[in-house]
Amino acid sequence: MGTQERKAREFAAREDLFLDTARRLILGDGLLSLTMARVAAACDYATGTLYQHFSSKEDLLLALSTLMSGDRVELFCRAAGFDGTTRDRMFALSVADVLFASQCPEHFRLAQYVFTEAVWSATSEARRTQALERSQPMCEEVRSIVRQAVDEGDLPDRGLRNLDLGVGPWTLCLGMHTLVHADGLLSFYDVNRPYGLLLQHIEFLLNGLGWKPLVDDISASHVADKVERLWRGVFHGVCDREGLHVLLSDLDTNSTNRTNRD
Amino acid sequence: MGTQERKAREFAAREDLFLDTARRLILGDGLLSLTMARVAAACDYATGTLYQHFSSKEDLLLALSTLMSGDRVELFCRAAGFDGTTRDRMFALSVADVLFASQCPEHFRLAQYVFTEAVWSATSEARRTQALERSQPMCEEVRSIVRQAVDEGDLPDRGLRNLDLGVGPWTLCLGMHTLVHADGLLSFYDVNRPYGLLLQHIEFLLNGLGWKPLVDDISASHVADKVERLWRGVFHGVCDREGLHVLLSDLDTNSTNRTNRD
DNA sequence: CGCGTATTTTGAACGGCGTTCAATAAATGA
DNA sequence: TCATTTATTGAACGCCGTTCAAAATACGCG
Repeated sequence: MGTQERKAREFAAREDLFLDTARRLILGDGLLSLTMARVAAACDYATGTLYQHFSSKEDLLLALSTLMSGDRVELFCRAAGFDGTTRDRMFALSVADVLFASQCPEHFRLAQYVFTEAVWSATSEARRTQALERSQPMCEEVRSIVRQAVDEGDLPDRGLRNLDLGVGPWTLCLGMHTLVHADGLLSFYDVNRPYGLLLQHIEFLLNGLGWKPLVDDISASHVADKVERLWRGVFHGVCDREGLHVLLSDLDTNSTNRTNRD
Repeated sequence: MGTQERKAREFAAREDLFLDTARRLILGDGLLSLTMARVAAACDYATGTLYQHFSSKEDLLLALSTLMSGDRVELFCRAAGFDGTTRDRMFALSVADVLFASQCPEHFRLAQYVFTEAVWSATSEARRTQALERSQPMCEEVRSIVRQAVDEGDLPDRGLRNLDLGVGPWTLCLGMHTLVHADGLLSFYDVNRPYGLLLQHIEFLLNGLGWKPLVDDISASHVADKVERLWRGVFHGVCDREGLHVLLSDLDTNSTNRTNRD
């Protein structure tokens, strides 16, 4: 039955239209002023039609978050394909995360909001499993890199499973994103180059895991060098060189003369 | 003028009443069904009176989150006072965090929600600075432990400032809390004892930082032993021994027979 | 104590939003 | 062509955060 297929295609296309429009509206006026009526109106549909696709406003937001994370997955997979040691590739995943966060900050804000219990619990089961399934490839990359590292003897498994070893860098990244997006918090505590620090701590953690080859000098410039290599290897074309490095540098111009160590 | 002081006291007392009531209502019916009208009614005040204290509903939620984090700060300071090496004390901070998260899960849910941009931006400047200032003691504990460790030669500073070194464990904890509270996510990925893993990764990270004394065998049982000592040293009286250990153990009963390493 | 003024409290009213559903329109197929 | 199913519409509903004019209370002073 060709008509059914066509209908399904049209339905999917309309859903994409709704989501794209919602994204545009959020980018323009912020998450706060997004309303179901506005989304529908901007697409020349009635409000009720939205509910053919999304069980609630929260459901739409989760769908949008999932859609936007597609780019993230892509960047992740690209990073995982870096031609280097397993340790380099694991490091590259964190850089991909940082890069994506800077290129698409609204995604993290949205995701943070959506993963809140108040919002999450108002979404449909179908959307939730969809969200989890779409993120699975990232998880598989982590697993596969860890597996290879253990197999090749570069990483002692200590009786831990593959993802259990990969969950450290994952939580480091996630935590730092959360801090960065909590407006005013890091500046209050005078922490000035969060993502540079993040990558240094990733290296510390990888060293602590005994992930070979160990790095002797984990300095800001070491991280910058490594990021430079990664840019040449996988991230050119996705972002410009300066942009990536500015991310890691100190935002506080007075910091060069800083004397107190607190 | 004594009356002014009395008035201020009464005003503060009423604010506490509002916040306590809001907390009670949230515990009973969840964050979703909390309304300003219900809070006011439960205290036998008119809705408008609430707005003498809080500029918006979000403002109230932030105030509540700040209030609840008082216990967290207390637990943190207690942990920091552990009689052990600087490394032990740093580790103890993470355990305090885990402990608090388990004793007061609604705090983390609330905090996560409040730190969302959509909510945060609807709070008053005064509340935001209050929130940051109240959390300062925790930050000071971290700084002071790191400072002492560096001074005593147990931790190479690598040109990093005190809090820059402490931000790693901080983000690890924060990230893991976020994962734990994203309902269904960890079970989907089959990560079964998040907090046990967190503490292992804290040890990995501290090793990677070169924080002496280094730990050779970072196993689940090593962590359990360390937690046991901490419980005897500082956390008895705040929680029961079993509760603390159950937190770190595997929640999936089938895991003992697990064969695949993914 | 009494009275005028300042302050606080009240809760109905307002506006906006998410969601629903009876009415309407479009599509389908015999 | 027309009956029937399916999809769309948008006004209506209920709920909620917020406001503000009116009522109540507290205060200062003679």
